[in-house]
Amino acid sequence: MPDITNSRGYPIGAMSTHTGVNIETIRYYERIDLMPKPDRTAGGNRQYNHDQLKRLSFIKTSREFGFSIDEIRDLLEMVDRQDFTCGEVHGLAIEHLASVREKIVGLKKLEEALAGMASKCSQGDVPDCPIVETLFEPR
Amino acid sequence: MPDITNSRGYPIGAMSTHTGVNIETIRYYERIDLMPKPDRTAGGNRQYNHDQLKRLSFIKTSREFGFSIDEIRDLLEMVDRQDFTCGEVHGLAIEHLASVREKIVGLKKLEEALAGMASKCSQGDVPDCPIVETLFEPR
DNA sequence: GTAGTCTCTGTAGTAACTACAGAAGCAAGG
DNA sequence: CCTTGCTTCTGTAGTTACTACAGAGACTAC
Repeated sequence: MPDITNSRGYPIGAMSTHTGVNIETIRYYERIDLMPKPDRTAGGNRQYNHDQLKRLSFIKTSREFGFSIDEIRDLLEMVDRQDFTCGEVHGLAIEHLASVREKIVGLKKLEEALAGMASKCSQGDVPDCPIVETLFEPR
Repeated sequence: MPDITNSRGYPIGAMSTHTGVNIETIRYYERIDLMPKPDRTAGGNRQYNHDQLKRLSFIKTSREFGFSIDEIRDLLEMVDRQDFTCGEVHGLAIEHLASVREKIVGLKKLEEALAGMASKCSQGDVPDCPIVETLFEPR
């Protein structure tokens, strides 16, 4: 007779190759309750279904968009309960976008300062460096 | 007779206010051997000298420039041994600058993607959101 | 002497994973 | 059926750069 318990499941390695999420990370997501506990084979290996694959894709994509685990948790909860509106999700995305823009501004300032500092340096053999001097100055 | 052992030292709180580095962080820097173990008062409180204040300023400024603790450790070792050249330091700074620029590029791509995603959203009351759909898609 | 502030040590928590060790499962070939 | 070799298992500890306590003792000013 056919094996009912074991058909149609993805082992963790397949989940990893399909989504690009590292195996250890998948188990980590389970530990922190971001991914549900999957079925197990008779021997105890994880067997995922297609919904779980989609969920992991969602997490991966969201992470690539720079959402934090907690933000993703919120999004997934809304999705799970089906109680979200487009406006709400938009709000979260815009908020996140603002923080990304802030980071860019900060890094650009940093870039300028670093470039300015480096340009003052003669790059010579002398142990007398304006960069080191800059770094020793307070503020 | 005057007190020799205890004169002219900064307690940790003064170090903190002078440099803007949090007290707990100063102790942390000592634990990881980025800052030297300072003298102590008879009662066991830390007493820093002016060189140590300058060193902490260096660390703070370098952190603000985005250098990692390990990079700062390298810089400080060179400074401590006086065996660095302007060219070497310049090299480290340029390397760091390159990584900052990479981060900026990555964040800009992210910004674009997020903005694109958000612009597709009607922001309406419907529980049918293109953002959520985007996030569920692989890649 | 005492009130109020500062500092002490040591440990544990944060974010988001990553990296083992040592054992056991599983699939294919002989 | 058995072996070979890859995959997966659990559990713990490490990473980065701090931050946050608790409970006790030091220091300063009145």
